[in-house]
Amino acid sequence: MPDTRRLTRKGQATRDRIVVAAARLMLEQGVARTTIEDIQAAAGVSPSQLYHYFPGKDALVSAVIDHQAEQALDVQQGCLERLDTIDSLGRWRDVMVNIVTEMQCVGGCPLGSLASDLSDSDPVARTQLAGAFARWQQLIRDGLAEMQSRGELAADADPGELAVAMLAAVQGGLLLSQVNRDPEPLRIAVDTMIDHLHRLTRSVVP
Amino acid sequence: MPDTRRLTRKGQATRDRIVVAAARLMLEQGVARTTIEDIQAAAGVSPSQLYHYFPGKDALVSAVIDHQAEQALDVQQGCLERLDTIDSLGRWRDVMVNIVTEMQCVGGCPLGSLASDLSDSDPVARTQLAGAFARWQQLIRDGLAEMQSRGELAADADPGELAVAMLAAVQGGLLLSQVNRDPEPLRIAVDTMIDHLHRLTRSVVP
DNA sequence: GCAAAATTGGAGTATCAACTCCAGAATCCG
DNA sequence: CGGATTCTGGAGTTGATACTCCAATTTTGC
Repeated sequence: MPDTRRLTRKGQATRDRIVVAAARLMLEQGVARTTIEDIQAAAGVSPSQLYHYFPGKDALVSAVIDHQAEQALDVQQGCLERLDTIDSLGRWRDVMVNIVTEMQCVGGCPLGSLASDLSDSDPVARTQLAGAFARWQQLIRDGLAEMQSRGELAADADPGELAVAMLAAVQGGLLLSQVNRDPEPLRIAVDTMIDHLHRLTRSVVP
Repeated sequence: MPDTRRLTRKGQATRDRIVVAAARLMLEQGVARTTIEDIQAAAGVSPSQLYHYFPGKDALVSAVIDHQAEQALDVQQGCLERLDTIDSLGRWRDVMVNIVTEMQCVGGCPLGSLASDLSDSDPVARTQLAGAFARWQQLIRDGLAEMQSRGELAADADPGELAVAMLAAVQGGLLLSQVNRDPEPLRIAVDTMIDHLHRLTRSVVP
């Protein structure tokens, strides 16, 4: 298990290739069903290379969680940086719907799938995932609080609770889209929450 | 693979014991991580007994899906039979929150976990699960339509879409509760949707 | 350029999981 | 009861999977 700082450029590339391949396979077929051999083949590496960078499957899973959390939060941050109007929420929804459409509804949420898969079998992974979800939730909460501070959201609304509900809508919507192979449930779930925010706004402003 | 009709009372009991044990283990640790041996031990049966009733693991998984779908819909039906007022929705939320609290947030939704686990690795299971979710959704939709027909819900609301959003809130809430080991996210997600319905009602009735 | 360190290839092992087989015991039905 | 059928126990087989080992090669820092 080499120190991350002391990695050759080539070594870093190999390590990255392994993580990316593992992330894709684990998203598509679940963690337990993804074998080390699958990952080796997909990344084009030999067993010794994989075990050179990771002590075992658990460590690799941990790296995959970090990777997916970073990916997911980057996508969010791109949209949520200015997630402070109803319109920007609409664009955020479009981005997510487009992504699942392109994936043909395979895999669901990169973080949600891992969470469902690992929460009850790997306590360490569960904590790691809970942290990632907390950051995501905070991102949404901040945007809503921003909206509230400028009067676009009712003053008595609770941004924290609304952020939880919104994140739940995204996760539940993604699950239903995955099982139905149809992006509509995700769209409907998020749209309904946006509509809710909209009504919270309008019912106080007038 | 004996005909279900030609099962001795004892045989039926053994078969049931296997399905129940498999369902519990698969909920707690996922399908792939649950070995036939685990199930044998939990049900107190020998390999030959298990393979006497099921051709293989796939068939057992299928039986588990049916079992969990029946269980879940029964719970729903108990509450949703008269899910036609805002108050009854509150009681429904209480029932679900109580269940996850008792389970200490382990496993999440019996159907949702299976869906996330199997949707992308077992097409047959995916279809089976999609059917179960469709029935669940219909149950919710019927209650909302009933409310609408008696004016407790805005006439221009779409019970079909609201049912999808509500089911997504339940699934997403359960996932967040599972990963955080805290029933609150479920409660918040469902409460927010109930609040939404409430506002849809009030904003038109006055 | 050269030694030290990092990286790679591939053959090999130990374990475990799914599934099989068959003989013996219990149960049903007349 | 008694024969046919259903049910049960346990040892054994096959294949796959996570992981190891070590020698050969490339890269790095001076």
